[in-house]
Amino acid sequence: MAITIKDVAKKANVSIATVSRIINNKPGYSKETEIKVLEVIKELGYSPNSIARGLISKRTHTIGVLVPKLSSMLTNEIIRGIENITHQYGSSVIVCHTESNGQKTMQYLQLLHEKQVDGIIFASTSLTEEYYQFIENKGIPIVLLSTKSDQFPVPYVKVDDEVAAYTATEYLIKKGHRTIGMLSGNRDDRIAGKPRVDGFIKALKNYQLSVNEDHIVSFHGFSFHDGVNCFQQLIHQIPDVTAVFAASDEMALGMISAAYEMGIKVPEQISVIGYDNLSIAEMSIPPLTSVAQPLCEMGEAAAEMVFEVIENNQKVNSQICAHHIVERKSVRSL
Amino acid sequence: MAITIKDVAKKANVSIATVSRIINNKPGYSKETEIKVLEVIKELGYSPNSIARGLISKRTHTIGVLVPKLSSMLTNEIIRGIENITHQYGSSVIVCHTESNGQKTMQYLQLLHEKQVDGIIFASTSLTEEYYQFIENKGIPIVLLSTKSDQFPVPYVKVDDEVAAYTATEYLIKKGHRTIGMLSGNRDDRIAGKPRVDGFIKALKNYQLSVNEDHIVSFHGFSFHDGVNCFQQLIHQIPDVTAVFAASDEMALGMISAAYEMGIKVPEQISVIGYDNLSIAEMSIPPLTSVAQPLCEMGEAAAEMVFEVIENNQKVNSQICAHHIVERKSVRSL
DNA sequence: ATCTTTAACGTAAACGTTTACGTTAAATAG
DNA sequence: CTATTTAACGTAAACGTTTACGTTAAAGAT
Repeated sequence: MAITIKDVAKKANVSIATVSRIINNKPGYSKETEIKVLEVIKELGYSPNSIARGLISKRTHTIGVLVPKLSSMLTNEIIRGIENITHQYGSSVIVCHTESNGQKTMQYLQLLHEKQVDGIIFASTSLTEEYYQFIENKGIPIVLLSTKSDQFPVPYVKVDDEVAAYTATEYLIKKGHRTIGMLSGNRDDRIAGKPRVDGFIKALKNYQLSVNEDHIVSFHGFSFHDGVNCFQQLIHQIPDVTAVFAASDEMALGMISAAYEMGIKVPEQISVIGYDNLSIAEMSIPPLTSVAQPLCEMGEAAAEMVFEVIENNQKVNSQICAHHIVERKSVRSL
Repeated sequence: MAITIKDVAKKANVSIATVSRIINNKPGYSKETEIKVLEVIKELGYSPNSIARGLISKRTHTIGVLVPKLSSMLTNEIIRGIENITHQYGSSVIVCHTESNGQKTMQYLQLLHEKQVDGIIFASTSLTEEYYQFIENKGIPIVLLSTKSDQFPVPYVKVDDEVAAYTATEYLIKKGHRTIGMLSGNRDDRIAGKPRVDGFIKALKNYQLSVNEDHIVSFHGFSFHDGVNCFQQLIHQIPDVTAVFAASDEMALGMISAAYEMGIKVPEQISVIGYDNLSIAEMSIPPLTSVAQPLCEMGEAAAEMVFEVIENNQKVNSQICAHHIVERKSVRSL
């Protein structure tokens, strides 16, 4: 059925070893047999079976990416970056949407191991002891993306969320705002929750502005609907708020919609800065000012890192990526 | 290093054949050796190497998905559907972003073949002769998603874009609109371009409304920016337009933004219906009425179909999926 | 008591490669 | 002209499985 190296060898009147040497250009054959064999290969349309190759080389040229339930735009950017580099290295990626489900995550880890992936990129999820032990035990190279571990020595690439939140809040302060609220999403989230709240509080305290629990409203998630709900609560708790920092662009959009419904003008009456700089940020009315993570570049960096440890088998340093604020029109100066 | 079936066999004092039989539960062993072996497996943390398995079974339990450069939200939904089913079948998916680049597409096809994927889902791209010949030649099961081929007998799942466009236009007409424009994106696009224009024209003609080239403005793509550009041109060509059909939600959002800039109220002064029903449709101001494709379900259907042909090795029927209009607030009745 | 069946294994080939090692003949050295 | 090197191969083992086939001993049939 499928054409194997044997077929090529037979038709070219050489041994399979010679064919192998030629397609891998290792020394050991004459120019004329080379062209002969290459001719046969073209003629038969032969291409090597990477499964068989993988069995002996112990490299599958495949890496696994685990992503939780995130905004599709976020994951897409990250994966695009990863795929860019992966493709450059002649490898491909198996994407696993864990849906933030621990059981599913373990299933996928098991599957990736059985498929003998060369490495794993673990995105935006806390690395539990169970995950770590498994991966460590199997000896699979791994790098964390948009998350990090305090307990385990695993390299990561992420932005400093606390600092980014601080910057965003400071931006509002420097625009003259004094009563600032935050839509924090899920505060228990160890990545997008707590650090951003901490940065927010730190900024306000540093500028001697008042901040208490009324200024921060949280909910289950970071979605559009969470944004409208949280904003309704916020405006009720501190009616004189003039600016808000939303922990995600989707929440920011939710807030803008809610404000619109309530007849509150953005940015005339209330300003808002988002987080993520998704493509929708520029599509909103008004266009949304947002703190941007270099998602695609981060994906690329993470991929570079796994390949670094795969190919050179050496430890690699973590990376803190720079964030920046993309100014659009949702914040006005007082 | 890694634990193989041999290690298990040795430690359990049985042959590798017996271990193999047990993990695949084929008959030929006693209850007691079974528990013994299972014990050893647990103790060593053994799990079978699917590469070795694949070599002999000719199944890799992997399918490849080729997607072009699309709105991230579109691809995400599609892939989510595909992954749902794939995971159910104990398989995984290799996602290949072709960036709508023919050369890259061929590279990926080659790669997928070398990796011996069990099947391929080919999304939203015209199946060229080159692609088809390759896949046909290698004998890889394939199904088309959101596209179809007139020349080649390849099963597909898609919505009927022309009918959907007709429905959308008819919707506007039934709301009382008489001067209707279209933002068509790239008219040469065989999937999202021509059929939607055709449906648009057909609806207008059917209702004896005027339609000529001025009513349709096209551009390179289907993006937000294309939407603003096209709308500016449209309003210039037919200033008395009261409703527009946009070939994508992103274009519709672009149009809304452009209208906002020009001081034209949506839907008070001009109505708009989009296409795709992305998550952003409900986030816009006003929330966007849009024609919805059941993207996730389509992904699932396509996946079911490949597995059907993979496992039962039989021909499978194409599927036309139902679209529907999601009414929100961007269209008003006249 | 002998023959046949069958349960419970083990042996070895096969899957499609890569690669260490062996072999041959020609080329080079002396 | 003989000895040594080397280019150009071929042979066969190995990677980790599955599976067809062979073997053994116990159970059942006669």
